[in-house]
Amino acid sequence: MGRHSCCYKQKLRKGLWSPEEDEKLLNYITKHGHGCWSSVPKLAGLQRCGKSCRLRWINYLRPDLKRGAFSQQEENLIIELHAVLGNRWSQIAAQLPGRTDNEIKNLWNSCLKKKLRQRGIDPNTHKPLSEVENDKDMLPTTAKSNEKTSIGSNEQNLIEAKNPKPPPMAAERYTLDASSSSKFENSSGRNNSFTTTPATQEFFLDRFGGSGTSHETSSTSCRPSDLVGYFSFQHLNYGPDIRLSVHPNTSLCFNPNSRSSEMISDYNSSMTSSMLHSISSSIVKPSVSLPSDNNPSLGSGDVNGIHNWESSTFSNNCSNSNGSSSSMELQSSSNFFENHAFSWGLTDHIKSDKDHAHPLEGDTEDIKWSEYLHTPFLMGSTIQNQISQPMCSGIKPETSFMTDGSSTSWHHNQHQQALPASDIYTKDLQRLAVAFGQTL
DNA sequence: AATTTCTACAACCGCCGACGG
DNA sequence: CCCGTCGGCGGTTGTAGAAAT
Repeated sequence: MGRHSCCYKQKLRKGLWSPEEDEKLLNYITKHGHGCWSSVPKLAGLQRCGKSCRLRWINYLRPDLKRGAFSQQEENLIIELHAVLGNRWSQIAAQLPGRTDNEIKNLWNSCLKKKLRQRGIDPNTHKPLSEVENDKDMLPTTAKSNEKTSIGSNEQNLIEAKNPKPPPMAAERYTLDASSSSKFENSSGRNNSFTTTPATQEFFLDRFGGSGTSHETSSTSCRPSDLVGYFSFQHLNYGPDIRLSVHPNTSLCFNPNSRSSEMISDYNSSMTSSMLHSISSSIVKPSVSLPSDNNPSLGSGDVNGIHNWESSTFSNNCSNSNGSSSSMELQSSSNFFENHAFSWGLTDHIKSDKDHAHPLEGDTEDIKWSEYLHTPFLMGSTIQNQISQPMCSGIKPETSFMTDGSSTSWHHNQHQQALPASDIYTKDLQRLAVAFGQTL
């Protein structure tokens, strides 16, 4: 234990980095790569420890970092992911290309927690504050642990998922004070309120070549149908502009607790309570759905004057303009996910994968999702029914999944929308929790 | 204008797991 | 198997600038 060895060395500078130091580090890494971080400061002529250099590079100097304020979409995504992942900042950051875990952590601590509290939501448990207080009264031990770490709170959410008591209605749990922040004026000038009936707006990922583009060979055998799923963002809860959920017939699975997540290609276990454990070792590649019409900013690329992340990378196949439901299709694997290293916290696996399985692929540092797209994701027909029933009892699995091997698509009817938003949200969170491999 | 408080952000610290000798 | 090193993560602290008094 104790301090890192490099920190024992004398004459090491601490504190803020000067522009000269930045330049030295930037020049060195640009020319040589970082290699062994412990040797970087010496070779770069810096009076810093390797850790400090690494941190400076990752959090500030990296060229692929996104600058500027977080968009509303990013904030909402962080909140959603935090509800599932807890304080696993690195995994949350992996979903936000160009953002660092430190940045997200700071945003959460300085801003998002406050916002949630203002909305009457406990930032640790993502439940109404009143309910959290009740929980404290009833389960003082658990409540204390929840206060300590949000992961514990999420585990509690999962306990609820496993032992479904009448779940707190999302409408209750996440009803926002419309007077404070719930109004969302989109770029078309239409004022959206989350109290409106949520129109599920889905964004489909055609993982396997709807556009017929070539795809890298998967490193393991996996049917195309195993590789598709999607998130849907609905106008609920935290804000009108984004919602993250997992389609009832799909799941995305990985084990954030594992540093060496293993792919499994077979999924025959039933989605009983044991599913929560068994699923943690599986990995599923989700696609992403984003709102489009009620939040046209996603298509326009700007939200409230802030450049919208990724929007430009979505293919412009926005199929709808009627204001009720729409979808955009991601045409190939070469866009959103790959371009932005969209990663569901699978970096460890990826890292090992990069070292061993994909030595000939590009040397990009940001392989993450892009690399994962080259690996199979457990998804689709083999598991969808198993997953959907126990976890989505309130949602009829009425979305059919069709694949012909060359293209894959979801055919989704609107029945799901008939469900109360609260049910959808609660189930969404449960599914997300499961999907993210939250083990109990 | 001076001082205090607040806020956002950068950086540090301690710990952990992986890895190699 | 042990030990040291390293990279990485999350919690915490430090600090500069903004806002409030």
